[in-house]
Amino acid sequence: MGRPPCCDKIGVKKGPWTPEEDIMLVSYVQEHGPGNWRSVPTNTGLLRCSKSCRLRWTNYLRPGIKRGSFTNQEEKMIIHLQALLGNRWAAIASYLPQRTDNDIKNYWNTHLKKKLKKLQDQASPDEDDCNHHQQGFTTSSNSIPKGQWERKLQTDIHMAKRALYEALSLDNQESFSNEATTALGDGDDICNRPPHQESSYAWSTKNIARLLEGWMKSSPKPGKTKAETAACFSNVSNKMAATAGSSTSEGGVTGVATPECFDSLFSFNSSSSDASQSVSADENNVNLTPETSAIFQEESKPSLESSHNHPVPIKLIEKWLLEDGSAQGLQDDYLMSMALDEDVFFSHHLDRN
DNA sequence: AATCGCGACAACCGCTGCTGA
DNA sequence: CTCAGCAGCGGTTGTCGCGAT
Repeated sequence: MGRPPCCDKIGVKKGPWTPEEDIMLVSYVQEHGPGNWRSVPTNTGLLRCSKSCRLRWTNYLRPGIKRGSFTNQEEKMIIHLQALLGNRWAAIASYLPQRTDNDIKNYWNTHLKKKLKKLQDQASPDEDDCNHHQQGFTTSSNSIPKGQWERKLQTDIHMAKRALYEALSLDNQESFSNEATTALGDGDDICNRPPHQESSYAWSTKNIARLLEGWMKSSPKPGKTKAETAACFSNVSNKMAATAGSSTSEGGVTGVATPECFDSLFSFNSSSSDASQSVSADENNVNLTPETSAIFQEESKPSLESSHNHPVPIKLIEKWLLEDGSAQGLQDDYLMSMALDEDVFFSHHLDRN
């Protein structure tokens, strides 16, 4: 009988999203929460199909997304998890809360695949340290001694966890002042930073700020709306950059005199990330609606975020880390036992998602 | 300076699975 | 139980930027 298309192809815009569209979408999601994507185009006036809106949100606009280079630990995790789970990018992404499945997929296809192929070419099948990666990479094959790479996998995951934990502990003592170095476009530093320092707020705003700046440069288009929006963008970009780059004494960003058209965006970004940490909205001077707050608490992945604006979240992050550690311990156990019974591991992991 | 090739990434497409009527 | 509607997922494509020639 054939499914009808998800949207009317006629009059549906395709291609890259403009900052205006992003703002419309973000504003809408702020107000109504993510979900019910079908109604988003009609309610927002966006000439996009619902799918496109959802994708844009989940892959780009959603708070808590980390962009930029992948760290070595992330890389390792991806390689291991890909070996374990195959091309189940969503499942893999659930282990890297700040990365989207699309991001991981792209990174795999553009970087890791080649890297592993290179390693494969260099290494002889029996001795190379990374060989197990390749073995898993090809088909999750069982042709290698499972105990060997299973132990390696366990070690790597523990190392990643330990590094993260130590980084958090360290950062606790440093009052999160390093955020000052995370100015726009400093992707090269990313590998050298502990993951938690890339707060979702900063990244989210930086994403948009960068996008807006790019738009400002590339498309000074005529028209009243655009001109007005451009003024907003310019102002906001600066504020966003300042916020992302400033030290952490400010309790929030909603107090900043932002253009009206961005008030929601600002409050949304700061509050949603905080909301995901179950921090009182009043505490941070945010104006997220209870519904939206609840929605984001549910919607957000457990992420290491919003640590730079408030001392409380880091405790929560630690709590999450430690609590999840117990859960994570389960995961690790499963990772360990995976080689013995991949199905059990897999079903467990899927259940957790 | 111009052109070409390649890499990176955002976005699209089609399929699958879930859910509610 | 069936089916329509929807969200999510993975593969693929299109576009842009950058370096090499």
